[in-house]
Amino acid sequence: MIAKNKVFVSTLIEWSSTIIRDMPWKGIRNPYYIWLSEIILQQTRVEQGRKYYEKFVELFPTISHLANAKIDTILKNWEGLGYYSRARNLHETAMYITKEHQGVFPKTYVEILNLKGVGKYTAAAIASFAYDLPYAVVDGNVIRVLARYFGIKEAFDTSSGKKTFEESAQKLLPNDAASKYNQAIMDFGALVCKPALPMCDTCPLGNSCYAYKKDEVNILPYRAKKTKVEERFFNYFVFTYKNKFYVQKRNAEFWRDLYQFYLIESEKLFSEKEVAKELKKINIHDASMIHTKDLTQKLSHRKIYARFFYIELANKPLFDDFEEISKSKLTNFAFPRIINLYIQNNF
DNA sequence: AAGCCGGGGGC
DNA sequence: GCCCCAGGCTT
Repeated sequence: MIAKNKVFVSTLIEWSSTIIRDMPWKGIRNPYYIWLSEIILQQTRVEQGRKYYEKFVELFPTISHLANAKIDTILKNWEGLGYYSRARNLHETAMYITKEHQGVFPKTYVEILNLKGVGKYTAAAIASFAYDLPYAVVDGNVIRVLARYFGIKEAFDTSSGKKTFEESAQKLLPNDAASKYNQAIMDFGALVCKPALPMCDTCPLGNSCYAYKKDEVNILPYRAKKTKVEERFFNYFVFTYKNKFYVQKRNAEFWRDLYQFYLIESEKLFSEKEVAKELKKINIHDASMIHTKDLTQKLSHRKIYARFFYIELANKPLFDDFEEISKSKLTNFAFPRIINLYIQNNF
């Protein structure tokens, strides 16, 4: 087993010197930029995160730039990336480090792990890439490579399964090459040992890979749970009066702190008659329906059915907690993807 | 331990 | 349609 481990590690490190996977944060030692990149990349493909990383480095070149920014500015630049609590935690942690640590990024694994929005993976990534500390990363790539190569059949999405993979990864880590090895195994998972259609024919680990020999590549790694999808029905009332629009900061379980139009959620999408009833309830009597538009969006565990009612008002509405803005100002606000799609196609 | 948090891309 | 992605937080 020790011999197999050594072959595994040395083969990966050797393989990594033969490939090119260019990423703007690769090889950087500045912990601020590494942290930024790792938060952006949580549950996010490298190709999706790349533009956001470049934008954030440009807009917030130091941690104090980020700390001094407004949360709405950060969210606007995070718009479209998803998991918006990452942006809030990023801001809070930037403020914390600026104030409590004089702007100096923590240098130990435990301190890094204690930062908001930083879990075991991200702490290991920062500790190894910035300081070459011997902590093994365990992300989706690592889980897949280890499960297949060593034939680990425990489900990874349970607490004991996570522990198994973490212990295995830590045991394999060469303490004198933490950064290089962590980078190598993730690159390998992304380029060779891919989730679908892995490149087993040309894989440098092929002749010692458990899954390849047993023909179990397509069933490893094991997952225990399936996510179930819940349907939700959102009726957006897009009120307009004298060329002004009304948006509100959302305070709900998801898309929190993004903006939205007047929203009523229901069991199924409203008909125009039901809209008229709702307008009466909020004391709007002189209104004309200009158009309605349906859109859907799939989230990880939800399907959103949205119907946009564009409603022209004869009188100025009296809303609490809404901002009155002109059409050209809409682009200053961070919206969920489905609202941006609506705006782009109908305004 | 289980459930929740977005959006995009591959097949 | 379903799965996965440089995961973490809350309950």
